[in-house]
Amino acid sequence: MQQTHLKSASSTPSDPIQRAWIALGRVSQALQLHVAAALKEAKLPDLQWYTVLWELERAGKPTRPKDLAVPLFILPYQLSRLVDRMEKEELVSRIDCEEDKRGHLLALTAKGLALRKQMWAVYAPAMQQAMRRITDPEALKLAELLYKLGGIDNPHGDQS
Amino acid sequence: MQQTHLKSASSTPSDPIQRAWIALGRVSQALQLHVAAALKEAKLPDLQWYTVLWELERAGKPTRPKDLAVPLFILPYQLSRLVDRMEKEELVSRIDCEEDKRGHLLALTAKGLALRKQMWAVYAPAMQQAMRRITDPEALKLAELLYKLGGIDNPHGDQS
DNA sequence: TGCATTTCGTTGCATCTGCAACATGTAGGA
DNA sequence: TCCTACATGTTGCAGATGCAACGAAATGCA
Repeated sequence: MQQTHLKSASSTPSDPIQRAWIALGRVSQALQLHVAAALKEAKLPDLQWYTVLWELERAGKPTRPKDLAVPLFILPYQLSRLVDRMEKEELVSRIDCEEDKRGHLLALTAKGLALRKQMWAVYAPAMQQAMRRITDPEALKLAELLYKLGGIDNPHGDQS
Repeated sequence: MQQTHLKSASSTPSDPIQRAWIALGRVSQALQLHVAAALKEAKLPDLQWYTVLWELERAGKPTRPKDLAVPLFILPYQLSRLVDRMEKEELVSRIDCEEDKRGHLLALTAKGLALRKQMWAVYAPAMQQAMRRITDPEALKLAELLYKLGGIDNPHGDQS
């Protein structure tokens, strides 16, 4: 039994870890669905479209696809097709890139900017409602634990 | 700070809420990808297949699709096609249901049971690695906050 | 009983996705 | 220069997905 103890102890997550894993999966899925449903209900596009529009707006200037793919956590070919669809709706446009003729720059159109704002008007209250069960201090604690879990630098990381 | 002045207070989530929302999305996505990659690397199926197999194993007896769809958080037509694929691999089988001739029961096959175990051998260490940055007490705190956020009864909910 | 309503699960179709292969351009030497 | 290696982004194809419409059985009720 000796060896078995060691082995299973090192390959099976502890109960608290498993509980947290399951909670993370279930809750994040449920909240994502809640917000996604609100957007669909308002006949607006996906959250992914929002993040592209927002990232471009935040950049404040035309941006290379490769520089967008990283923060968005998506693969190049996924972004390529996402941009195809968004360009068809004139939310974004591909413009030539002088420095590197292989690629191009993605520019936000006026229509894209307007849609981003329109989406936020639905997104914000939906997020608020999804998060209604926790208080602000709890939210801070949660964000702190999550960032630690993810090994991500906590933006605005207070003190601690 | 009382009413916090109307408009923005009621329609825009507070900063802590937004921070928690973003952290939740990013971290859960990253961890899911980590585990999904480990399974793919081992040429094993998706996590969704695992959850179906596990749910059937846990039930201990053939189960109606509708009773599976709820805990799995998926729509009937999604489950229908998922079962199509799994049945093709002989992991699960549809058997007649005497009480209700519309539906049927989903039964776990020996092959399905074996695969579930084989997947756990990869899933468990991948989960452990994904969660390596937090301690057990932190994991408990995290699970508690998440369940509160989700409004879900905390399974094994300690005290509090 | 007869008939409308609801529930359970599936399916046709259009769209979306993942993957590997691809075209095109850049960078670094010999 | 030429040649190889690499980076950037797109695409053909097979498979997966969402949605609305569907068939069939169960339920409710006049």
